[in-house]
Amino acid sequence: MARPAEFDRDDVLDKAMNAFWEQGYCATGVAELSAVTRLKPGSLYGAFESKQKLFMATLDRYGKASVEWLQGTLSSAPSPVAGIRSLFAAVAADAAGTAARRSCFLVNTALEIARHEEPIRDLVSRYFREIEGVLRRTLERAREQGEISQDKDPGALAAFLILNIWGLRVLGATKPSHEQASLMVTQILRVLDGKGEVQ
Amino acid sequence: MARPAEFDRDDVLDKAMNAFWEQGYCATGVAELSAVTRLKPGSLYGAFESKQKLFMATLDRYGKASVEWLQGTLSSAPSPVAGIRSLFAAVAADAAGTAARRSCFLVNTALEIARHEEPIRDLVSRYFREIEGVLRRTLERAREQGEISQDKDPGALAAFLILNIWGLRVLGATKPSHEQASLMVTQILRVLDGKGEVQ
DNA sequence: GCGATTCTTGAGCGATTGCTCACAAATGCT
DNA sequence: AGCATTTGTGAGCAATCGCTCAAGAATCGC
Repeated sequence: MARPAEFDRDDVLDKAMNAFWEQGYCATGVAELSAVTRLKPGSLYGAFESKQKLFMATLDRYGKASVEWLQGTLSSAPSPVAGIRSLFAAVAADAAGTAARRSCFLVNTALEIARHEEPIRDLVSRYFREIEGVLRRTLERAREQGEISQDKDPGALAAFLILNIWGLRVLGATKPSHEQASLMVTQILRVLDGKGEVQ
Repeated sequence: MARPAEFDRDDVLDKAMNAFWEQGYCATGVAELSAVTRLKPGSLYGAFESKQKLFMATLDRYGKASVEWLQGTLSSAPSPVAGIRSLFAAVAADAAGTAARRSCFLVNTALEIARHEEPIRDLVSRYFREIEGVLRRTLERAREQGEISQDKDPGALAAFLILNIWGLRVLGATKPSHEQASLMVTQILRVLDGKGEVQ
């Protein structure tokens, strides 16, 4: 009953997400969102209630995709630690990439608006926790398989790793060289080596 | 010759800095800057040329103050490593603070606009490098005094430490508990312990 | 005191902000 | 076909955006 929408919701979300990701929440106006999505303001506000709701929908989609990408990267690796190594290699490559220096949409949002908008902070925190959980379970598997020392704490290690991913995202905003970024990763991942007296 | 300005430049910069720091560059309008500084737009634009120039002046002031605070904290400590420990304790306390969750002005700026505005990125990078340099020299002193193992690399360690400070700043945006933040610090600073096979 | 110079003030510039709404178009149900 | 319902359209809302400028006020050297 009634006229069906002509646009694909996920397609619109992807386009809006790119704009928000690239420029931030404040700097992206409704006029631009209307342009990139090819939806007039009226349609945009009919489908999503407000600029903030639209933003949260794109952020949610980004978070989902990030977790899926992470799980894919980890599960397609030959071993848990190998997966974590390729995850950090990817983050380092992204940080030093000459292409769009967009960093991570979740981290950008954490510092731009999550500090003031509680619902957005909750969304960001939820996905951070999810990612940390995936890392923790991967480290638990690594320990079970004897890939890391038995006396290491997967929970503490996971928290440490995500903290360093955040750090790499900030590093990425400063136009680091490829060497700089990958040197950092080498250093970070040393916590996985050796006996657990460290970590 | 001529009428002297009635305002104190540093005082105005401090007030504008607080506004930018609290809310970000985009979210802070000229009207609000005019209100907090008690300078009419005309005076504001007479003294600082544009919103962006004013912003950069506040950021520069913040950077200077940060480096000075860092040097004060490190030099007033009983030893180099003790200084670094109290630095991280302060960052952790700030990240978990119930007060104004403003994070670090430099980090906020790095992710909000430094990605797109080259002069701002350069300014941010300069202060990041300065802070890293202070950390490196402190670690060199620590090594000379035998406070950390001889086979540790002060340069690599300093880069690692500032990366983790950035990580703590992002953590701060997610409303972490005091335990969570100080647990992270305990973990980070383990890299200072033991022989240098790790780091 | 006087002219020169600079600062402060208040109004207001055109453009853009997020958002709304009446209206036309397109569909499903009967 | 006719009706109810929903979508897309385009104009435009009040408010704010960053910014400018003429005019008045205050200080200087002389």
